[in-house]
Amino acid sequence: VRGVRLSDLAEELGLDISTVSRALRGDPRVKPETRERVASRAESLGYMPNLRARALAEGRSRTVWLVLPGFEDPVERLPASFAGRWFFERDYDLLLAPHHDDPRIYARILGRLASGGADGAILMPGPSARRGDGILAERPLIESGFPFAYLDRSVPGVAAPVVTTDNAAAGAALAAAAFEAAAARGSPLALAIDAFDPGRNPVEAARSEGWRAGMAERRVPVLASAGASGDSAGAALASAGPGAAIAIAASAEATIVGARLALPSALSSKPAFAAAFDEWDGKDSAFKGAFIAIQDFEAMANAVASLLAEGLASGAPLPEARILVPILGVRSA
Amino acid sequence: VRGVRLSDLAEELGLDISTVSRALRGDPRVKPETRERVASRAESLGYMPNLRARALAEGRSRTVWLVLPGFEDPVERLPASFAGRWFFERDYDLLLAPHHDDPRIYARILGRLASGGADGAILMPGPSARRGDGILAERPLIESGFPFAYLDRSVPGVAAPVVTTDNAAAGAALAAAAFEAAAARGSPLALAIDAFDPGRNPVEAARSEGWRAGMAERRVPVLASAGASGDSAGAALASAGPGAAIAIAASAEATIVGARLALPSALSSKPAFAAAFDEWDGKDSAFKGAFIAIQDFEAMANAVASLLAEGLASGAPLPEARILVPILGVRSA
DNA sequence: TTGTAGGCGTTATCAT
DNA sequence: ATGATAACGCCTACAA
Repeated sequence: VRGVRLSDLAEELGLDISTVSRALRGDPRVKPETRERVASRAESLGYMPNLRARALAEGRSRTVWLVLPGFEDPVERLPASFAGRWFFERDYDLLLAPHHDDPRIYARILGRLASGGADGAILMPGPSARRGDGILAERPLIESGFPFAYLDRSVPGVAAPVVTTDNAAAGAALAAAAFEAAAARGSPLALAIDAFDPGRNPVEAARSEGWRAGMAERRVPVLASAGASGDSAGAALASAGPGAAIAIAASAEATIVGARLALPSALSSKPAFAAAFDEWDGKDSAFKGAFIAIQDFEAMANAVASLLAEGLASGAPLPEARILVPILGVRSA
Repeated sequence: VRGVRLSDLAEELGLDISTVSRALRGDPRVKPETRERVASRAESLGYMPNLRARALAEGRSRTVWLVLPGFEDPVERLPASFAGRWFFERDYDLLLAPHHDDPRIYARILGRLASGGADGAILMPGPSARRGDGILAERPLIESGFPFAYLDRSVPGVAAPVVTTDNAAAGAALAAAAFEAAAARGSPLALAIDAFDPGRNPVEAARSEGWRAGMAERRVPVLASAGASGDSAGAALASAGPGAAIAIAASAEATIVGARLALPSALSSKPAFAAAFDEWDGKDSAFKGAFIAIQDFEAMANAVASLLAEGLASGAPLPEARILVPILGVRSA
């Protein structure tokens, strides 16, 4: 199954292999006539360049990998699509390498990268890679100066650019939206529940922080989901009117519903507002209203992609920047 | 950013490059002692093989691409995961190349493949690639004898193995389940609606066929979704008892709901059963029951993967087989 | 057990 | 405008 090579073409045409090479890649130094001759013969023989040889000779493959956990979450699927198109327009191939949060797979993918599997990479490590236990899978990349950037999450201690949603601002925006809607509907917020999981990753932490800050600014007491037991919550509600409502925030709908169910009944029976990210189905919930922060996946994808591409073009090491992308807005449902 | 090469190691150790090469790849001909020496020096220098050079020399890259439309559907996400693990275990890399059903992207991906981007590929063409208008993107693959197999769908006229769910059997199984449940609940089926879209692709066609055959076997009249107008449907229902029910089948829930709404009111007000594939949410529907055919994505993934891997190992052209994978079963909801 | 040398298919740097 | 030739880094008969 050996294909047609440059040398085959050269022989057929009575030209030197180097001339053929130049002709095919549009080098202005070849006579238009020969260029034409070469092109048509190449076409008729079905010549296809050998990318492996080209990559070896050029030292690059015009290929970028996006290393991600899987495709469950919108933040995993959508940036992948946008970035894919972005690179396609610029004549790069973006390939996806899912690691399923399996440290062995993650490590092997990064090893392949360091060995020249691609010119650059966008990394979305899973929880296990970020725990910092065991060895750092990123080491081979770092040591070889391989160009990569993190998207949405990052591994603490690794000096590489990170592109994330401005999650703190998003949390605050949700707080503002929930607060105002509750007031407008005659059931002002007496208590906010923070059902984010700050220990899990920086994304959760920033959202939690923003939500709490936004509520604090409006003098609404905030309790962690786990700590919402009788006394403190009771006090907050006692000082509120009979129509007082609560607001629960978390990244995903399921978490919010679960947190509400886990509340003491004095709380779970109160009118409630929900604040979530990206998706809200609302099918099995009885909330007075829901507010959904919509992440700008296209902007995120464009940001990492251009950051990385610039590094590839210039050959300079990527700046250790932290880029915060604003959300598109808060949708209400 | 140039890395350590075999020749660097060889020089350091006072050995020949070929000995180092053999040592690192565990060739039994090297003295255990030197093997050890080489290994430790390679480790300390942080040697990583250059995959581009290796790929060129060996004529293969131990890399397979899965070319798919995107990640909306379970049939796109799940086989990708399973196949990824399958190849990982066998020391192959499975990379995903989404084409978003854009013919230009699809064609370029296949071009890259034919140029040696990977050793083999699993293809899930989108609707536009299967329409057969314009040029056949698969041509470069076919002409170069590149090993590839289709998953779930295929392009008519291309001689390559295809792995699909046994959709006709699945359609029949759904018919059986719906028929029996309806009878058991005292509202026997008087009419079945076929809301599949046979013209769209072979998958839809096979499901439609199975559903119709299953219903025909049980003497239940079947109407196409579009053609369920007054007269014929009325006749079918007139001869049935007052508690008679209808059953609507399609691939996705949304299609079923839409088809029901489009029915003449004499029909849409009847008690209805639903038959779908893979997912059933049931949130905004008022069906008496739903039956969901669960595809065996793991078996599908394993089937294509092993088919392809065998071809890669043997070097023989892939057999033009059509492999039908049974569904896992019918779930009721 | 180790060394030698040619090849994998292109690109790029020289000359001519 | 074209040709010769050396990289690119690794693999692998074949020789020693």
